[in-house]
Amino acid sequence: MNQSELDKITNVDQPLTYYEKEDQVLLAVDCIIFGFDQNKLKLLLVKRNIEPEFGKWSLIGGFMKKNENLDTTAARVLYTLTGLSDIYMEQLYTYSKVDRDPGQRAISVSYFALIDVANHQFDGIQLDSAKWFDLDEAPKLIFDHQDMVDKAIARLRRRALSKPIGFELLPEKFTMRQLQTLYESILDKKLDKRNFINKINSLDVLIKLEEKDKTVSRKGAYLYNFDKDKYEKKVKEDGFSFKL
Amino acid sequence: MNQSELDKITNVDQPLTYYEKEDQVLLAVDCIIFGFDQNKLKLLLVKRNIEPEFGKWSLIGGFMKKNENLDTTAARVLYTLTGLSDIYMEQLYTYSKVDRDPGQRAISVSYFALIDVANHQFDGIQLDSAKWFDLDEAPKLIFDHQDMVDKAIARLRRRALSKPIGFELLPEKFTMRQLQTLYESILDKKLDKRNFINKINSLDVLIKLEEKDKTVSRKGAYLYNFDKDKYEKKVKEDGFSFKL
DNA sequence: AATGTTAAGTGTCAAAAGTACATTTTTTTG
DNA sequence: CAAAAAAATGTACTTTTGACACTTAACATT
Repeated sequence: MNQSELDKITNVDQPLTYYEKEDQVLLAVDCIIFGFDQNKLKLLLVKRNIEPEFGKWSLIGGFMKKNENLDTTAARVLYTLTGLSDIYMEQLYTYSKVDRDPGQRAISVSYFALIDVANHQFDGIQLDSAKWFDLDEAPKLIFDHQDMVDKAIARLRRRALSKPIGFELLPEKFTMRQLQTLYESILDKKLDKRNFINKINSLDVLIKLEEKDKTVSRKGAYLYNFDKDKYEKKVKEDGFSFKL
Repeated sequence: MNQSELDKITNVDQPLTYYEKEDQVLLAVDCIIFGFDQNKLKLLLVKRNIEPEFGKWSLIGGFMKKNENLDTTAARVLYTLTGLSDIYMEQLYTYSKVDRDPGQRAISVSYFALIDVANHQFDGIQLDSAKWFDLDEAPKLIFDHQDMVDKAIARLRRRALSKPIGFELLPEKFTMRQLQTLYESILDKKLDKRNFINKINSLDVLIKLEEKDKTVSRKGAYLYNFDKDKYEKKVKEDGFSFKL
């Protein structure tokens, strides 16, 4: 925006009149829900049951109520659609183009959520209209939802490299191979097996279990837990940071 | 939030009623304005001229109007207070606690702005009530503004290490020493002079001028420009990324 | 019982990046 | 012309990253 454009919308002479007759708007939350299943990173989308854009694929979303804050709204929206609670969610960005929703002026705050698809029981609330898509096979989305998804992927990539959020997408017990495949899907590139394992082990935040997963190979692969307590202790005491 | 809390605020049985009788809210923008002057990183604050918290120190802010988007609002708010346009601004985070503003329910989106204090002419609009503060000498702020500032500093640090936004805080021509001092203030730690210069030079995005700055030393220090075109060309053609 | 199959598990070496560190140069001032 | 003050410059050491291939375990097949 240059100066003359600014001049048009600015009334420098008028005293500021905060709180009086200011415009109010609808505030929505849209959730980018990532899941990891069958060794692939997926996105949960719904078929819209309301105009405008009835029947089109969309992120799940809903409007913030007066007695809620945005985190609460995001949790409610997710719960209403999937029945899941206690899910990792993070606020991303606020979208405000004047005509972004042709139905009515609405601002939308995007949140991303990380779900371990395999181990969560979906009780199927409204799940008839929802579907998991591979990231590269997702349909065209309404409004600015594709921008939201793109930004969420970028954020997920950065976060996965600097915080142990990847574990939110895995079951409690997982193999090194699963962990590596997860990172490969998030980063969208192949990683070297030995280097990856060496790196992970050097971080020293996993617990190696006695138990093996034998569903994939005859030999079986050791299962691991993420040691959240140890991780948090290291962060607090040694200024440790998870860097992959 | 756990399941029972969610149950309270969720009406699973009711059909969704988007767009009908949804709550509307005031949407504000608050700006964290960073400046670099006298070899220090500074923050621009204002004394509030309105209730509640009249007379207290605050970020500059204002409400979004119906015909604006958030970026436009942020630019207007900055222009109204400082008379500056064409300033680097970036959306940060949206604050939504129910009681964050005791005056009225208001959601606020924070933006940070980077200003080269020395070279910008403030025409002083409302600047009687505004003041630059050293980061560590800033007064107590109203509402959740301190959270906003803390988050902005963290973001500025990350950005400064991965994007050439530091130059937004410097005059067009600057010395290596100024650039280093800027980074030292942003990162809040001393850097080694030779390593810093070697690093910057290896990025190969500065133009060394013939001209010297003699205001600081007898010998004088060469002035540099940031070569934005070269930087953008490198990003596009070589997938180059500015990493400090 | 021997052999085949499949994924799991493991270590070394070279290159690159990061970090620590001290002296000389230039120019003005006294 | 000596003193002062900041500018400019390069090397050696350490740490991190990245490339790379063979052995092991367990079951399945014959």
